Amino acid sequence: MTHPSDYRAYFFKIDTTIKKIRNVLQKQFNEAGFDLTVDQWVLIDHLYRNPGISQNVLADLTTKDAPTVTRMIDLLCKKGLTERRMTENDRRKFLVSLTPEGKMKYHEVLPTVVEIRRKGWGDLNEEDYQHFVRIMDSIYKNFSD
Amino acid sequence: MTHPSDYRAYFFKIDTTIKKIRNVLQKQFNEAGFDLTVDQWVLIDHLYRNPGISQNVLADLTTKDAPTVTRMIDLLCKKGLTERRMTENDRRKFLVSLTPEGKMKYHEVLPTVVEIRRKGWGDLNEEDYQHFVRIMDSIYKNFSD
DNA sequence: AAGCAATAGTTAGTAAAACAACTGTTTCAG
DNA sequence: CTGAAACAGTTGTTTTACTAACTATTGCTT
Repeated sequence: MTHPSDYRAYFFKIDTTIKKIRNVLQKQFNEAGFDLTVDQWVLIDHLYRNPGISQNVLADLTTKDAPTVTRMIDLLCKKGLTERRMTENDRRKFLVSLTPEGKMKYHEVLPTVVEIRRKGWGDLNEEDYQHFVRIMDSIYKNFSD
Repeated sequence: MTHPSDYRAYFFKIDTTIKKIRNVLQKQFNEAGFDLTVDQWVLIDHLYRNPGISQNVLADLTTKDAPTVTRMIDLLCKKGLTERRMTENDRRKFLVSLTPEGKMKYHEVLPTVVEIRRKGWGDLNEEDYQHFVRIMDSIYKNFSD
């Protein structure tokens, strides 16, 4: 048998696991009073590492689509955490980056996130990680053809 | 080293993989003209296997919360695919089940879903599946404590 | 240089997700 | 039996997701 008997299971496993992680993260954020959603955090994380990228690139990095990114950046700008700057060479594009408050927010939230990542991975080891990556990448690739 | 060097990776891997699966499913649904979202399909799948369950149980099975299920059932009822029946012993509860049209929809959609599950799992084998389940369950459990 | 396709971003509409606050019903304890 | 707690479901609000349709800009092609 090359396939698990119940094909439904892998979709549900992935789905419930990611929901669990998101729920735990969000609850920690709320308790800590960070005033951020998990998706907003992910955006901030990417912006910290890649300051001045366009919204399109940001959409790619987060696997979100353009309208979603537009609205999320709108929100983050309203919160004073990000800013859009015009480019000189291409007037269609914005360069998005964190404001000083945005960077402060990043440093404020990061330790909590790191701790939660650590907790989630628990006692799983490097070998597990390699299995994990291989299987996930394989599923992803199977769907990309 | 008991932990992967980049803890960010496992969250992103899971997140992008489930999004990919959902996207592929949704596109197939749209192309086939099923007029269903992936989440609606999941609900229908559970209702086919467990006819006459309450909305609460449905929420548990799908790891959604009660208001979300209320609204989704509203939608599916409007489409004529599900129905609510009152119970005699407990007037708080509804028994939710598929209408004949709902059951037809299930049989209409199932072959496509089965084919996509198969495609996604590809050449991964039973051993991979056991690794997969063990790692996912472990992450889930680590977050449940 | 003019016309057209491609690109960056926005707007609008619907679906879903989480939380809080609420109605109505049942259960159970005093 | 009565009042409080627990339970099932609904409503309201905010955020995210996807699609489609749209504006504005850029680049290519002929």
